[in-house]
Formats: sequence, structure tokens, C-alpha cells
Amino acid sequence: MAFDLQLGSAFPALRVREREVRGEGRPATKTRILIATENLFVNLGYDATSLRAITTEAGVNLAAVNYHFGSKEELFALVLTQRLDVLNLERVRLLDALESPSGKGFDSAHRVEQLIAVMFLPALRLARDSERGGPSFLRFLGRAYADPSPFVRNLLAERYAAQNARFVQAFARALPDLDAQDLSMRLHFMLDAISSTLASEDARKLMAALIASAHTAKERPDEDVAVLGHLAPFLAGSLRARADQPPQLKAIRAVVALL
Amino acid sequence: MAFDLQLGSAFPALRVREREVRGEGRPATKTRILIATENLFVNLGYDATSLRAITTEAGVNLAAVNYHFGSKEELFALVLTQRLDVLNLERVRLLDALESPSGKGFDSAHRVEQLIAVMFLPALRLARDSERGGPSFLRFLGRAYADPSPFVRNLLAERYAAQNARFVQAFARALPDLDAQDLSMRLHFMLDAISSTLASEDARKLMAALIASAHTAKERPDEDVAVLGHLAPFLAGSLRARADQPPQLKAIRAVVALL
DNA sequence: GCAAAATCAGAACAGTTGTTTGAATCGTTT
DNA sequence: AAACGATTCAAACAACTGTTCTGATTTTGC
Repeated sequence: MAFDLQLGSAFPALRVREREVRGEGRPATKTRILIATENLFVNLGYDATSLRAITTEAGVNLAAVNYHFGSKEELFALVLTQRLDVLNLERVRLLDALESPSGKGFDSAHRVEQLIAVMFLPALRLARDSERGGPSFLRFLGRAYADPSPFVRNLLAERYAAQNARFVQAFARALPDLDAQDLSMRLHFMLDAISSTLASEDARKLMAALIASAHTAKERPDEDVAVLGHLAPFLAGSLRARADQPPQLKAIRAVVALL
Repeated sequence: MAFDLQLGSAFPALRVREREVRGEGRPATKTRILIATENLFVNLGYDATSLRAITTEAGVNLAAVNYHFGSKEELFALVLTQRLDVLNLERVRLLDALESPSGKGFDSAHRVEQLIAVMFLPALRLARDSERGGPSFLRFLGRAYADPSPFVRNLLAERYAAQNARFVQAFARALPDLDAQDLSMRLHFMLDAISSTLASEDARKLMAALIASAHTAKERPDEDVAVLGHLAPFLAGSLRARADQPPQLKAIRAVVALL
């Protein structure tokens, strides 16, 4: 698999091994390192994934990482953007389609659910596309957005700032009654929750169980619709909830009085 | 400040320095280490907080941690349980009060909001109690529950398993229509979201801004009620949302069709 | 004030991390 | 077949981690 390079390039430095192009022998070290890095990152995160663990898993020499990628940070930057660029591309493409003037599929009453679907449908699709994502793609996604390392956080924040802003704007239009601060906090909540849930093993098992129960209830429904049918109302409910409603405030004051 | 020990204990090994008890001189090394550990943990988490950083910040010798606490893990176990034990004690006490047969403050229509208030009111109170918590208590809480280190995760999971189970049961009674799996997932969501939000600096600024705006809107309201008035409906909305509603499914299918 | 216990301090330990070196090897081209 | 650049390899590097060992110092109880 060629990554940042085209085959037969005129630049010697960017040429892949002929043997690998012809599909002979084992994959070149560069590829094996990238695969090993992704596998280990999914389970351990950035900090806890050492170069020695990577090179051992890949069956290559320790110095290979620095030789091929320059540094640990450059290696991870490639692995992360590799995956997340295609995800974000799909996301904005789908958002464009939803916002297109042709108005196909527009549903103003459930706009929030649709925006949530736009955010997560591409990820669900990639998880079943073994070429561009694969079964562990959702865990990868969760790890990436939940990783505590400043390097990973800065990379994601800077590289995808524009796309994130577009979604914040879209949600703001769909929820005109919510002031900007409150919306920002709730979206923050939502993304944090999704990320750590995707990253955690037992939470994903729960989601899988939910999908399975949806399958038995209806006859062969679309799997993505089943997942989003659970996820979207849940998240939309939190985004749409009205704050400072008198009866709720009264119930809360009753608890405060207990203390 | 005496931690795991009473003054004048009969056990020589558990005796604090007389000078500190009389308030003379600077705090004993043990105390300074505990304070430094808490400060650094709040900003960096368990893994990234080295013993050298702790002892430098505390102005004590490197070997002091192992001498006084045995190991890094034992030190952090003390720091964590120190704070979280009192929090969880307050929590179950408040839950007992809400569930008491006397029925004071009972509100079946807003039971979910009340349970959320029970979960977070003690934390808000401790954040304003400089003795047992302090201004950075919420950040501490967020860090603790969001920390990726297996040591911290296991410690919290094992030590507070019983209390957590009680809250899950209480939520299950308040939401009888939600099956156990779905409830478990949603609570997982909720806690993950709260934790990472409390831990993140900018998200807490948002919350502070919300409190401030609530102050201007009403006349000197109780600060805790203001926070919970925003938080509880938001979280309750996500817990109560109904999945698989036909009109929402239709809106989602429209998005799937766009792809 | 004395002896014993508790505390502190410096240095070093064994382990890990990411990175670099220089020589050996491989693959391709001429 | 020879030459050349690209790649692999073992080894070592410097910086860091938690921990432990010495001896000196201070504090405490009698």
C-alpha cells in the first residue's frame, strides 16, 4: 500500500520497493511500521506506545522508524492524518449535501438528528470499509480524540479547526434558542462523551449489543440506521434540553435543601 | 494537617511531628509532598507527573517520597482516596436522604434531575470548601476520572464499585422504560463527558461564564442551583430521550440516502 | 543531656525512553 | 561485474523514569 507517495515517482527518495508493488514477499518496512503503530496506538495511546514496541511488533529494526519517518511525532502525525483526513473529507462532503440548495432530504423538525447523523455516519461507514478504515476504526477514532498527549491534541485541534467550526455553525442554526456559550459547552460534552465511549472496550460492546437487539426487533434494518437511531435521539435530547425551567429548578432546590 | 493518622496515636510509626502540630516552622515534608502531588496531578495526570517534579515542587529530597509513602503508587492512592472518599461519602449520604421513607423533597416527575443533582451537588460544595476540597477540586475530579493510567482506573473502579452500583440502581428505577444495556451506555456517556469537561480548562471557563450569566439574569440565586439548573436538564434530556422513534428514523434515513 | 528513633540528603542503581552512529547488506542500474 | 544509493543492523547515546543504599542530621522520649 502506497501512502504519501505515488508509484513510479521520479524522486528516488519517494519510490517504493518494486517487489512490494508487484505484491511479492512481505510488505516493506515502512508499511509494516505504519500498521504496527496503528494497532498499538488503538490499545495504548500515544505516550504509552514506545518505538521499541512498534518495531518489535512490526519485526523491523529499532532505527527504522527514525530512518523512514524522522521521529516518533512525524510517524504518528502521518498515521493520524492518514485516517482522519478521509473521515473529515467525508464529513464535510455530507454536510455540503445536506445544506445544498436543492434541499434533498431536508427535515427542519429533526435537523439536529440529521447533523448528528452527518457527523457519525462517515465513521460508521469507514468502520466497515476494510480498505480505508476497518473494524478497529471506531476505537482508533476514540483514542485519537481522547488522547491526553499535547502533541495529539494540538495536531487535531489545528488541522481540523475549520471543519469543526462549520459543524458548530450548523448546530447553531439548528438550535437558535441556545446561546453560543451553552451550545459550545454541550457540543464539547457530546464529543468528549463519544470519544471516550468509542475508545473504551466495554462501552463498544454495549453498542454492539444494542445493534444486535435492533436487528432482532426489525427485519434486517440498515445497521447504520440502527446505530444512529439510538445515538441521535440520545444526543439530540441533550442538545435540545431547556435550561432553567421552573419545575426542574424546584426539584433541584429540594435536593439542595436535603443537604 | 494530619492525614491517615490521629494525633497522639499510640503507634510510633503513625505519629506526626510535634513541631508541625504546634504550627511551628514550615509544613512537614509529608504534607508538602501531598500538596505538590495534588497540584501536579491536576495539571499533568498520573503518568506525566514524575517523582522528581513532585519533590522539586515540594522543595524536598527525591528519596522522601519513597521514604514516607513507599512508592509512587501508594502516594497517589493516598492523594486520590483522601479526596474522593469524602466526596463519595457525601454522595451516598445525600442519596440516602432523597430515598428516605420520610419522602422529604420527593418529586417523581423530576426524579432524574434530582439524582443528577445528588451526584454533582457534593462536588460543587467541596469546590467551595477550602478545607476539604478547594477551587481546583473540580479539575482534580475530572482528572481522576479521565486519567488513562490503568493504576488510577483500577483504583477508582474497585474502591467505588458499590457506590456506583447504587446510583445505577437509582437511575434504573427513575427510568423504568429504558432497558439495562441502554441505561448503562448512557450513564457511561454521561460520566465520561462530565469528567473530561471538568478536566479541560476551557470547558470549565464556559461553565463559569454560564454561572455568571445566571447571576445577572436572576437576583443572587444560589450558585449551585444555577449550575445544576443548566447541567441537570441537559443530562436528563439525554437520559430520557426515546430511541427508534419513526419520524427521527425517517430523518436519519434521509441523511443516509445522501451518501 | 543521652540514646534511640525518625528524618533527611546525596549518590548511585537498573530500567525505560527517543535518537544517532557507522558499518554491513541489499537492490538496482550502468 | 562493478558501482552506487537505499536500506538494514547492532550498538551506543543522553535523558529520563522509580527505587534503593549509604551516611549524616535532626527530633523525640526518657
